[in-house]
Amino acid sequence: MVKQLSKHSISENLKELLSSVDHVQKIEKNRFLFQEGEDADQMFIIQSGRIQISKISPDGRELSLRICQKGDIIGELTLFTDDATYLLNAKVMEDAEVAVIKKDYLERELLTNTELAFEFMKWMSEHFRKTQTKFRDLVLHGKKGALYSTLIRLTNSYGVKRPDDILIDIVLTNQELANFCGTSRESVNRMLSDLKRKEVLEMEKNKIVVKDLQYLKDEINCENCPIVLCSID
Amino acid sequence: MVKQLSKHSISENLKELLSSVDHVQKIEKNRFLFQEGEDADQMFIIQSGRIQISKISPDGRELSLRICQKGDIIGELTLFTDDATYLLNAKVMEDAEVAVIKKDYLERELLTNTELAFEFMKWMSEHFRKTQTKFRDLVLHGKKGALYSTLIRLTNSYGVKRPDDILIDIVLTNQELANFCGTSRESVNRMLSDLKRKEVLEMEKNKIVVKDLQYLKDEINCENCPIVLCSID
DNA sequence: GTGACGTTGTGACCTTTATCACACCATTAT
DNA sequence: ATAATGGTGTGATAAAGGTCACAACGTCAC
Repeated sequence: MVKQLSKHSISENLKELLSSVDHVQKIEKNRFLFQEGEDADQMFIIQSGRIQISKISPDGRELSLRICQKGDIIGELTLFTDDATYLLNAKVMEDAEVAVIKKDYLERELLTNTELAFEFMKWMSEHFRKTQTKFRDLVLHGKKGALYSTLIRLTNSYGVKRPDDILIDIVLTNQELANFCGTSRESVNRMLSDLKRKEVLEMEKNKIVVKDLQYLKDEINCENCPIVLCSID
Repeated sequence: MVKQLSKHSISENLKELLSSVDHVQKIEKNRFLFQEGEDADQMFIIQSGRIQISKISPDGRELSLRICQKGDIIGELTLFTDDATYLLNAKVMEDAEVAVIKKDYLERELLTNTELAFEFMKWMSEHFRKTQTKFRDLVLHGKKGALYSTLIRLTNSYGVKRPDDILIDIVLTNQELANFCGTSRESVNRMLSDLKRKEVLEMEKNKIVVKDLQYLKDEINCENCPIVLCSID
């Protein structure tokens, strides 16, 4: 009865090839796996736990981009660039274990292992498309669109399908949601209240339950793009 | 005295390897090289002319993402994905010639030519970072931030340095600028008027001249990221 | 030249969103 | 049990941005 909706499309092949190497690192809640400005010489594959990727602007505002879990690849943005530092922060939301891949090791590996390179390019390509669609939703449909898009993505990535609704199985504060939308806590709160009044959502033990996903999709002209593109990870 | 500021960082190597194959296609102003929904089985390298990449939402609003010229690669978003259709539109702004690379040919090439694959991954990686920074500017600093960011990027990609200022050597209507910012023509017009009043900009023969680039950068907390990341192409 | 067309500039008005302020829970520590 | 903490819910108000309307200006075709 309880089933994860999300399906990760990146071939197991890639994960295995990458996971087999280097070491595994444990890191606990609220710590940063990496931060902006640090030397970007590692990539990570999450084994357990949850990690949030975000950008913090000089004036203290935070823009969250992804919430990642088992199987997701992070720290990838700076590959193949020499002077690279991380542009983003990776904050641990739940105690995590990550497989560490050194950048130079990976680059060597990619040069010699054609299949790996192919899988990797495929993954990059897909990840890029994901970012592109997120971009559009956030810019084109105002703050409401940003929130609805975020909710839909959360549903696809962390939704647990139940007979009459979908439980987003992750606890997020209004402020955290606001960070995904580039808006304020109060605005998110008001928009959520509104959605509850319209019976589109309800809360259950601090988690969001989506009762009418179609409503959210209709409001932002969702084109029903492949689920793999419409996710938060 | 007149000099392009922009430096394209993708290795000539990559361009040569790709340009050497398949055929060259001419296409005239206002036509589409490709449109959303079409089968995405080709990639292009621009030889001459200018092409704009944008997303059109069902309700008719347009979000522009890039303006590309000689040397830029477009149509790349759907590589390695089987069921892929283009997510974006490529509209010709000035009569153009493009080198056409068939997707399956490219994929075969990438599998056998390690060096090409490496260059290609490097390019993807960089392009991804570019999109990411654009994203942040547009979402985090309101419409004004979106416009300022767009102007800075235009300056980096199409700016011609002169003794006392920088000429953005491309004619754009207020509406076209608005499409880059996800805002309205009127808002752009007002913001531009404001910048003229502040002597940050001036117009010259329908083109924008930037007199005080630092003002724009300061307003959006520009971190002086590498120019290669902060461009419109 | 004249009209058609596309663009710019701007005022008026309205909607959306941000900000401030504060009451109201829960939960946890003492 | 009480206080401290961190989150939620909501009103009041202000700022930002969108929409409508229309005048003014160039350029081009004829």
